[in-house]
Amino acid sequence: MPKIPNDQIIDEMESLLNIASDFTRLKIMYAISEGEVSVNDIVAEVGASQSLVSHQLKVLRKANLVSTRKDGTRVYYSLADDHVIALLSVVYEHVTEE
Amino acid sequence: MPKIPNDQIIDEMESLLNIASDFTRLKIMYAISEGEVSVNDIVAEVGASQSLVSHQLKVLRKANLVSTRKDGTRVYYSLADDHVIALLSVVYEHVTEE
DNA sequence: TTGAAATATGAATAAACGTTCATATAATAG
DNA sequence: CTATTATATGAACGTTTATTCATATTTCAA
Repeated sequence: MPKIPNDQIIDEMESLLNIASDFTRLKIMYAISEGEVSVNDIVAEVGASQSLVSHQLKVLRKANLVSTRKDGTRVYYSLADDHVIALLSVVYEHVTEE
Repeated sequence: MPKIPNDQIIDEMESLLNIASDFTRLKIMYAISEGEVSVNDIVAEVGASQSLVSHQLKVLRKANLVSTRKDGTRVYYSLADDHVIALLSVVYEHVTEE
């Protein structure tokens, strides 16, 4: 770990961490961590209201953390890349180890 | 990545991410990532006001993310453990790779 | 003991954000 | 076409929180 990264990098790091640091969004990310899941199924698994899940999916979408695929009336969400899982893992380790 | 962790774990993950997701605190963590640094030096390196740095150091202290050592009038801060660095690394990678 | 340097704290303000409620849009089945 | 299911969106509310300003506390030097 060398010098402090420049402000733009720090800004982007802050954004990513901000998006990850939410109860509902964390659950959503775990829910779709193994592959495509429809919104309805996410709602069921996460245990939050449909509206809330949809709002938070929008946040994740805007940050390019998730991918979507539409099929009929359903929309299937999945994680956009593996960095997200790596992030969740590191945080999970910190929280559970001690 | 299996099932969604239980609510308490998710809660603690949210807390940790919350604390990490701040411009000033990110800079502070980088500033002390290589070893003990006094508050004054942190202030200089981070480029924020003394008051702000002190307030945010308190947040980091409360979360047990930093250790302190007092010597005379000075207080030296360092990272409490390596999880923090691992977290910063993962986030940095995500932000810079692409 | 006075003064200065280093650090911490409390109050106040403004902005950001999670959640709910109500409603809109889109697609399909009957 | 109508009804229904799946998903998205907008407004409103309350809470949290980052920052600033002023001030307190601690330690040491002169």
